[in-house]
Amino acid sequence: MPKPGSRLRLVDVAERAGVSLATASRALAGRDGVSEEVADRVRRVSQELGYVANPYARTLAGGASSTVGLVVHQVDDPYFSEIAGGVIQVAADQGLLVQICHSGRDPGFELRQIRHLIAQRVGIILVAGSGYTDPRVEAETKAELSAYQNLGGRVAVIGRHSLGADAVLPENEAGGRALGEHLLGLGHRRIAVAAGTAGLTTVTDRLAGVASALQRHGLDLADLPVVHTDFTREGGRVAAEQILCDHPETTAIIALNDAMAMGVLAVLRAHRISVPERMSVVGFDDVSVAADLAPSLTTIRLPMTDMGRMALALALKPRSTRPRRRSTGHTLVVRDSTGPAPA
Amino acid sequence: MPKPGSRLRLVDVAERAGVSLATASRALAGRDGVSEEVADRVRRVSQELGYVANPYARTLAGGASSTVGLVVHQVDDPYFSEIAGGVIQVAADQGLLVQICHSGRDPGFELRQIRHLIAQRVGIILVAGSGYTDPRVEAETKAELSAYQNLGGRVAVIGRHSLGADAVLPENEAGGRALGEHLLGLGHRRIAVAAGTAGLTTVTDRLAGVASALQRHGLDLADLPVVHTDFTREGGRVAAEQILCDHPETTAIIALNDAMAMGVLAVLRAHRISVPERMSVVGFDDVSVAADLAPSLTTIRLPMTDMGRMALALALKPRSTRPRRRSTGHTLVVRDSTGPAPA
DNA sequence: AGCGCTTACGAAAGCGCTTTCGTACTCTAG
DNA sequence: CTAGAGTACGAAAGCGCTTTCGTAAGCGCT
Repeated sequence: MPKPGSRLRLVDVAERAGVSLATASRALAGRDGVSEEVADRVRRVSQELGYVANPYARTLAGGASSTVGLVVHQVDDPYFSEIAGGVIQVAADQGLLVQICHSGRDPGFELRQIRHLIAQRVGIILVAGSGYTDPRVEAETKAELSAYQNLGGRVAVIGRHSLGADAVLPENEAGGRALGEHLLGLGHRRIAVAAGTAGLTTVTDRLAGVASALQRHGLDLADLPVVHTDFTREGGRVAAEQILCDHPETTAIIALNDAMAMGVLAVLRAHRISVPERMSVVGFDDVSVAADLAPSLTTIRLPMTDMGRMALALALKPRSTRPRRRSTGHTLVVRDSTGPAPA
Repeated sequence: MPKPGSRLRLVDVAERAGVSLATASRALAGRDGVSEEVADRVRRVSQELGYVANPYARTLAGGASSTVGLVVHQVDDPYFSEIAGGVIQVAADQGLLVQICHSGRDPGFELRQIRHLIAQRVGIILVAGSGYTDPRVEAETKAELSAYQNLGGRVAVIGRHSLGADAVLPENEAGGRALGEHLLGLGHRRIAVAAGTAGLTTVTDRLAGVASALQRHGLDLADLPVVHTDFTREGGRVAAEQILCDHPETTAIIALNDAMAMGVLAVLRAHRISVPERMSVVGFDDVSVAADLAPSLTTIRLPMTDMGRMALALALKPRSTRPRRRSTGHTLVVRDSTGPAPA
């Protein structure tokens, strides 16, 4: 709350440049109605003085709100912090502010966060993280975002389909299929899945991919143990314990994200089950530590940082009539946590 | 940039409550000069209507700016994202917005970010991450922050001493000492240090702790290999390669943060050097993955999330005459990456 | 009854910007 | 040489809020 007197205002710049407030504003905004010569002078003076517009005044006066709200499930999860990194990069380039909110994978809380952002008049809202399979939950969020968009707000989502907004879509199903194929190709048949929280579309989609790979080999996902626990490291631990206990014959575990895979690996280590000799493990996302685990983790690489960048880039374009969709691409990264099925 | 007409304004609330704009403002701000009865009525009406103040207008009008700027070296580094998590938690409780900036460990860029935040009129600035040993660099930043504080801005820093602001100080030296003692206690004498970028106070402090432990055992840090590389996983790799090459007799490597330790472990694994049998490794910070590495990492635990919380809490208190300091505490967490020195 | 003093409230002045509207000036056409 | 169109700019009206200032009412006191 620095005091007024001391700060540089647009009037000061205008005065120094010998033009009116209005002209200065136009010059800096790049609007026309100002001669190149004058505009140049204003810009130079503003540079020299180190003028930075007061975003509050600017927004209040009806200019575009220069802040983007980013809703993530959890900032201190590498998946999301890498996405946030991408968003912040682009935002910095554009002179935008990024405001980050946790949702804690609680749909109700997420909705509250979104409402809050809207009330705060942010100009852009980015929602990252899996959607919910419960249509009622999604409908409410969608309605809120649609109203916001109709009022001129811009929205882009990462990893959710049904929100009526531009979307960056990780190839969850294709990735799941690739993981399935990889393990089946290695001869694994007794495969278990450490799946994240039931009710998340990401989980559903990745699972569908796995199922389709199985099908091509004449297997059915329904016959395999699929354990739904939290989409976190701890969830991975719980799932692994349960799999080991109920299905000791398992030779490969598919964790539906890297966090869970880390939990799975920890449990296997504790049980002195060697990976990949006795058990193969795969993850999903390729967070940056995945390569440094021991054994290093076979996983599906998603370009998280790029996804963040893409999402903001989408939101910065003018709205199109129908929501745009960008697929992310994915790569199977084979490392040391997978090997041939034990004989 | 939702259009004006549609949004609920304070006037609307005031009208509905049958009071003037001024009274409504006072009532909601909890200022006195309003009877309890009227204040209550206004609050109730505002609740019913779901009124949320426009922060831009509020800030512009001279109210406290409700956003806190957080400057970190790198968002997608777990150390910082955990700190950010703590800050965001407290901020959410207080109805504050958090605005995150990368500095990329570039002091010049960091200074620019800080200037930007000040120009943006944020009410609180939090700077996380090591300071720089070069006094000129720090002086400039300090001057900027002091001016900001004199204008009424609040500042708190995490892990830097010399910025003339309230500070949360991780026990870098004590932690370094604890690591040194631990390894010396295990019989290690040929110890190497994978140190972060020279010029970071965090590196200097942790190193000093190690040195003091060595001294108590009659050793001198100057006689040991200390390799300065980036304070990242990649830096850890480079340092480890160099240590293995130049000092193959080494039995323990101290990495000055967990990221570096991960790089070190990766290299050791690649060289098939068993940890901890042939080489012990320690890290610093205890980021959440440290426990899940293989071998799990012996390290110093710092309560990052709490540190974020504490920093914001400090900044929320009224400024005291002299900067406050809070130490964080630290714990040596012994895991599987350290063992007795090979005979 | 008159004086000051406090309390509860309203009117109105900004905060720093964008934008509309109006004005002076230049240019081309008739 | 002037009418009409176009261009470059300034004056001023807000945006929605906080806060200062002014005023009317209520209180106790002499």
